[in-house]
Amino acid sequence: MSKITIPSQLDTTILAETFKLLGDPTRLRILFFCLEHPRSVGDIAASLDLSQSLVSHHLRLLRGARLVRGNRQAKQIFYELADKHVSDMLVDMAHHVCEDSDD
Amino acid sequence: MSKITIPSQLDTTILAETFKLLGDPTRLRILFFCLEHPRSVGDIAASLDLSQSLVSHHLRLLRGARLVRGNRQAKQIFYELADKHVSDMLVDMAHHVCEDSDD
DNA sequence: TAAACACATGAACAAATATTGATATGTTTG
DNA sequence: CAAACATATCAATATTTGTTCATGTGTTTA
Repeated sequence: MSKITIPSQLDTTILAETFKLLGDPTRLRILFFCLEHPRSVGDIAASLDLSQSLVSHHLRLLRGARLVRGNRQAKQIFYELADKHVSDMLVDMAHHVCEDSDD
Repeated sequence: MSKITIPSQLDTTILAETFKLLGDPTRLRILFFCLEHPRSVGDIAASLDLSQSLVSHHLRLLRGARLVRGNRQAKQIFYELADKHVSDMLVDMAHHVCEDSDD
C-alpha cells in the first residue's frame, strides 16, 4: 500500500530531468501563469516581461517533457499544463514551500 | 477550498531552488537511499558508488535546503530526510513519474 | 501572392554547476 | 599525544544551462 519503492538509477535520472525543468524560476513563472487557463506565447512574454524567443525556448523544453501542451488558435498558440497530474504537483509543491513547519 | 494560489515571484525563486536541488540524479539517489532509515556518508558513497567527497558536497547542499539532516554517532554521521514533508513529496513525485496516464 | 503577424529554431556566449583530487577538521582508540 | 578513521572543505576543471540575437517557419489578411 504505502510501501516505499526506491527507484532504479534509470528512473532516478528521468525523475531528475523533470525536477531540473522545474528548477528554473523563469520556467516556473511560465507554468504558474498557464495554470488557470491557456495562454498565448505573446501573452506570456508580455505579462512576464520576457523576450518572445526566451519564452519559446522554455516552452520547447516543457513541451518535450510533456509538462505543457499547446494548441493553435488562428495565429496564436495557447499553452496549458499537460494534465491534472502536473498542475496538482505544482500546486502541492507551492504549498509545501509556503508552509514552514518542521514536522 | 481547492482554489489555486499563484505564488509571488519571490516564492517562485525559492520553489525553483528546491526543485533545482532535486534535479540532479546523484542527489536524488542519495535522498532515496536515505529514505527508509538514516545512512552514514561512507555507506552512501560505497552503496551508490560515489566518491566520499562528492557525497559530502551534495549533502551540504541538501542540508542547506533543510532537505536532510544528519546526527553524529561516534565517528560516523548518519543522514536522514529532514521531515515527513520531504519524504512524502519524494514518494509522491516518484509515483507521478511511474504513472503514465495522460488524464 | 506578398506583407504582416505569431511563434520556433540555431548559433554563440556567459554564468552556474557537478565532479575530482588534495587537504583540513573533528572524533575515537592505542 | 599520536595514529587512524570519517567527514568536510578548498581549488580547479569540464560540462551544462539560461539567455540573447538573428533568422526561419507557418498562418492570416490585404
